[in-house]
Amino acid sequence: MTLIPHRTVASQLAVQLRAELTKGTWRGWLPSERVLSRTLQASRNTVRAALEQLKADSLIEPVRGLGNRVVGTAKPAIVEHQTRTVGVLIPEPIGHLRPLIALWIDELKDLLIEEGYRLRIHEGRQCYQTNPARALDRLIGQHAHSAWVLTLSSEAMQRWFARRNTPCLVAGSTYPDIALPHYDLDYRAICRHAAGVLLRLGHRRLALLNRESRRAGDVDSERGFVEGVRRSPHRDATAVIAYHRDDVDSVARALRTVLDRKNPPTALVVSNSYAYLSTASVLAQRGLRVPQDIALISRDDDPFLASLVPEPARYRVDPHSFAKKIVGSLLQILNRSPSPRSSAALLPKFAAGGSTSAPPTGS
Amino acid sequence: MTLIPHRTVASQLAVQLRAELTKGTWRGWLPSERVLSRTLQASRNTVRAALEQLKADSLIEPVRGLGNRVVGTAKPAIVEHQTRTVGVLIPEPIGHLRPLIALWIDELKDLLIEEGYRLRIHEGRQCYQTNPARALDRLIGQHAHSAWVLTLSSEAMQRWFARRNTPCLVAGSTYPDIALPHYDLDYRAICRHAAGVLLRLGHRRLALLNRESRRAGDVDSERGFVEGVRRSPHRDATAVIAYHRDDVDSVARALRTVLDRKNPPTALVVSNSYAYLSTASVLAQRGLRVPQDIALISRDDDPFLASLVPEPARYRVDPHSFAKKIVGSLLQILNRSPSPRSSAALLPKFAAGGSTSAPPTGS
DNA sequence: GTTGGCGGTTCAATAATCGATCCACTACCC
DNA sequence: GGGTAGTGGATCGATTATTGAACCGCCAAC
Repeated sequence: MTLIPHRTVASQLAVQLRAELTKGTWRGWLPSERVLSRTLQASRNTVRAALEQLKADSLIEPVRGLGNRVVGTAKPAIVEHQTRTVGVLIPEPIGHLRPLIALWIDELKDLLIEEGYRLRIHEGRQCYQTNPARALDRLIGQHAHSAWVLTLSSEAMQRWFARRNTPCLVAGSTYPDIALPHYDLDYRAICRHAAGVLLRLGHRRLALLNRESRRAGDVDSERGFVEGVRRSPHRDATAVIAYHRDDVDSVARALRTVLDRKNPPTALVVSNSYAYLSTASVLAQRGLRVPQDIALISRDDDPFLASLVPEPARYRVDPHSFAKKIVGSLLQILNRSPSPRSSAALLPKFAAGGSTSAPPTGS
Repeated sequence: MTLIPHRTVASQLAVQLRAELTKGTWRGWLPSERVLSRTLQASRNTVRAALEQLKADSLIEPVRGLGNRVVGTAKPAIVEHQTRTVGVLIPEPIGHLRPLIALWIDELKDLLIEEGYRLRIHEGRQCYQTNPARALDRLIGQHAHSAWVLTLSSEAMQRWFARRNTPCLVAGSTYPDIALPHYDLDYRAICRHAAGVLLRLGHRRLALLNRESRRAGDVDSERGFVEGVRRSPHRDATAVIAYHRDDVDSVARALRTVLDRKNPPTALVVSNSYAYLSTASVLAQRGLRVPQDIALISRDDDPFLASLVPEPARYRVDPHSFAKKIVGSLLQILNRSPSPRSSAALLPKFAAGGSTSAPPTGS
């Protein structure tokens, strides 16, 4: 039968993959070779050697540029729900996400293991583009998780999941008319509060640095910020909003356009802690001091902010409690509890730092 | 999932032999190694590696000139079924550790789960104090892990573990006369290289910001840095070293003492990415620009450094490959593999950033 | 004593595996 | 239509596991 040596890693993988195939784990397409090599803990070369054996058995058919198609026995097996895994969707490698996000995902992993679930992390850039249907179809088809957790999700993604009945939880805010269970910080309240803090200190020209392709949380932030300024008793207060993408240059550019205005703002709210770093260092390059020349507030928290001088005023979040809330909502979904309305918002505590003070006199 | 610890042939054979032993196939003596090698279709060396594992579990006892005696039919199921957990010791809540450390611990957790182990994180501040014996006694007594991973470990901790025979792996450097398996970056080479880079750029007055209560890696760093300056062809080059603790104020103080010297350095090597943040922001407060007025190099890497302007020159590490190395050494310890020499050092790649340039003229 | 079988050790050659980097192709976004 | 990002296909050198074959000292039996 097998002329191939039985003890090589490649052959072991082939056996394993054959089992998964007959079990019907993957329908349509196999995960990409690069993903398999990660999940199976083997190099792509070895995975390819294993796939070669499956190909010889006509179980799969590789298609250039597309993937490995499952060709054999399409078992109409009823869904195996015993998988007991949960998928979490992230847009970037976890190392590039903000540490706080990595932390609560980590906690989530631990908590789910206690509950008997494994958390699988899927880095799917394609799923975050304007039309993610195909990528999502493929991803969800390839991985039969009991539920999905969406982080940093786009509107299109949320709509896709809302249409299908795939069990999912949005770790973040949902867009207005999308009825998905979700859990997030209350960014609207946060930014309204931030505007209030700055106005009370005497600032009148405020600015918000926000993400360009805006997620629901960013939209909420902007609304809250504008509300905070509009509804203040100070009729002369103005709010400017500048948009940036996720790269450093883009943040620097957005910041410069704001600073180069005729009447530059004396206080900034930055919606992202990485952007806060970029902002602070660009200000330093321009010779502007925080908070004497300009006040800063960070909407997001992250541990590294504590190492800055002066320490940024920000809204602090405990990743542990956040993860616990998430896992609570998730278990409701997994157990199909009667109440599908597991949505809530958390209002974190404001930590005043040295990065805010009264505006410079004469401004 | 994967029942085989380390997909090597030797480990597969060990599993097979263990099964035969519990089945009672052989009473008294095992077949000779040469016979086994023939029947199992593996070389004698490989068979011997498998037998080594059985010996470590006290299932067999080799006798020179006679053979391998079956010694204890004590159900290995119990041995195998023992907790199967690994403890990792950290000094602070994981959220306060640097993101890169959290990342590789996270990867380590995943890799170990794949191998059938659970990783338990123990935050033991007491274990990092000058006399950790009591705290360690208690901790190790309370948790019967198969092995321990020590991060950011102190000399006293290492000595304690070296005295006891608790299986442990130092994720970091060991102190000179301590013989524990360890894995770390080669800080000595890193700092020697950093000094060389700055000297080549034309700097002559260099400084290193280092931790006050120095871990082995910090000691190595200092040695490498001094070496790099001493052994340079530039006789007029000088190296200053300033010490700080982990808090922001302490870093700021150390930095100020260096800057207030009669001939302040024109280039700084900072040994910690949090300290880099503090340093950069204190320099900004004093109106010093990077790199025009002072050049900076970060010894440690962390993802958030990429958001700074200018981007810090630093030594980049991939948390995934670091975790893989750690788990490799760890499995050697866990399986009691024949090679106890699992010590190595990794030399990360230098990423030149915008934070270095030639010194200001006339300095 | 001599002999032959045993485990213990070393060694170089071979094979498997890894990691990294190309390529050509497809699909999709802009 | 061009750019980008993902796919399988292919190749490279470096590393590692495995092999096969020596040699050693030890043991018991002839």
